[in-house]
Amino acid sequence: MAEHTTSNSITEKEFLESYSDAAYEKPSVTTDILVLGVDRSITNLKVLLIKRKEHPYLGYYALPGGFIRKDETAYRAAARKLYDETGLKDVYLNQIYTFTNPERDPRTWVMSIAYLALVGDVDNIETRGEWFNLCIDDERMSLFNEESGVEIIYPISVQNFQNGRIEYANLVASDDVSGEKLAFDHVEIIIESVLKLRTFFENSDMAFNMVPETFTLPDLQALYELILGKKLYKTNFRAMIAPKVEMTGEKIKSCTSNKMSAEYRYIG
Amino acid sequence: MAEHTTSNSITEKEFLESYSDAAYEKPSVTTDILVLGVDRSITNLKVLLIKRKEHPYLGYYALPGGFIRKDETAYRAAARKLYDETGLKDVYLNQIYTFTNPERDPRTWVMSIAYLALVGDVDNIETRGEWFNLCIDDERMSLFNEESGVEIIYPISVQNFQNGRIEYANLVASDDVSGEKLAFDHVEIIIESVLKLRTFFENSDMAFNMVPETFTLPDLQALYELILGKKLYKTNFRAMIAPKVEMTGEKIKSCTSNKMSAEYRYIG
DNA sequence: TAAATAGTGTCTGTGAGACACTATTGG
DNA sequence: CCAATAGTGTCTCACAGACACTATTTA
Repeated sequence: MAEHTTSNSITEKEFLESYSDAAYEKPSVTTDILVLGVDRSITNLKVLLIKRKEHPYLGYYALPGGFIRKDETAYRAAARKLYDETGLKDVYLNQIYTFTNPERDPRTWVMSIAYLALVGDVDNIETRGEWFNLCIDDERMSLFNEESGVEIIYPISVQNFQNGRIEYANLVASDDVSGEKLAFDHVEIIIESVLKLRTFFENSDMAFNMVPETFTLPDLQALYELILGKKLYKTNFRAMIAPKVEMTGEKIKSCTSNKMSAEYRYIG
Repeated sequence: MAEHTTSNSITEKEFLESYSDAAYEKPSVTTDILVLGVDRSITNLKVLLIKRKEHPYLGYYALPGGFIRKDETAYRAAARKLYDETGLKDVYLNQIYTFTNPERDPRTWVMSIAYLALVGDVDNIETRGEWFNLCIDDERMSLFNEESGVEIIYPISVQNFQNGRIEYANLVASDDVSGEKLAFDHVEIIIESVLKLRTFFENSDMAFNMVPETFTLPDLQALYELILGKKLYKTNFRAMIAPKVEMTGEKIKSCTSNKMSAEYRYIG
């Protein structure tokens, strides 16, 4: 590494030509992608998991993801792995956090750059992988697959930590789980990402990545309520949304009920 | 990598014992730390830069930082390098973003996990490295060292990009700089970090990492105004701050003026 | 036609923004 | 004593929270 280069009398060009990093141990770096969607009736948050077919964690459920190549950014790698492993493309994709605990992979030293992907109605998208209903509250994180009945539950506790002069609270999943588990530290990635999503969701236009091109306001409100985990008042919600949408003039059926409702589209 | 392991008839233990990642090319991973402080009179934001003594970018100014070791987290590495290179310890330190452009280091494939560190009055702290005044607006990012007179200026432009269905605006520094430059992509790290700081600052208690144990409200307000880049109304500011502080009963001199003012302390 | 949901009008409380005023301090 | 800054009182306005009501749709 540069720190150990003592001869400064060579030019940068000469330095680069003679540079070798072979002597230094390096980590593998992967991306893991949390894909969040909703069901047809916008009553459940859905997470896309893949059952691992290889060691380590053979047979465990894991987030899609994989190793980053030398010629691509982490973002590109996330998009590529997402497409390769699930078939999804052209979706909202954003870096969340980089997990670097040296013990997080039993094989060797592996870091993971976590990404969040947002999609809409999962019954309308063709993907490989299995969709799990996700619930997170202060006491537990639960994943449930309706077809297979597989259920993964982690108890959650609040942990305080100090950073500089300030104390922060963090939700931490306990590894003391009796039933099915997730691979690696993917519980942490899910929890971190969903908390971050909740923080930003209200003051961003993220929601429009999770509804079709046109949608009804009752549906959009149901989406907000699902992700924020609280009821919203219709009038206030509509006032907040108004400047971001326009009516198409048509009426379509809501997903959340069976009634006709005005159709809207996003106008940035 | 796991994807290429086809034999699932072995146990995980056997797999791990036989696992070798030597065949796969791996990136080096560093941390870079943006250390932000203020001057005595709370009129300038200060950034700690180090003049590089090695190739590449020999003689260029760079953020403190360095390679992550196999036995530590990125956070630990950031804290260690910060101490080794500047002497700073026990400061607020938080992960900001991971930069992964394969071209960002001329030597080879190097990713960087960027951290933000907050300190207080830089004239009161003993550090190695040089403190630069930082200004960021929509048109430029400028760094200026008062002692040496060194000035580093990058023009900034707004770039729009699409993520999913939503369009976002990003501040991007142009590399078209005549004078002194920063090493690597450290301009980007500075811009990203400061924008992130501004976003969170108002709704967090971060500010209390940048004032002494006890402080005056005029000083605290000056800090908020400096970082947010706008004037605040005294009454409203004090109402916002009130639940987070308590008076000590003493009176001390403000840094921002020469007048006596009530002394407060942070109470979480 | 009744139950349920879509959609609108409007009251209220909170808090940021704004300004004016008094009190204290340093030169 | 005067200029500057510390500190307080209070008005306004925007907006989220809350509730009540009408209109439409489905069963």
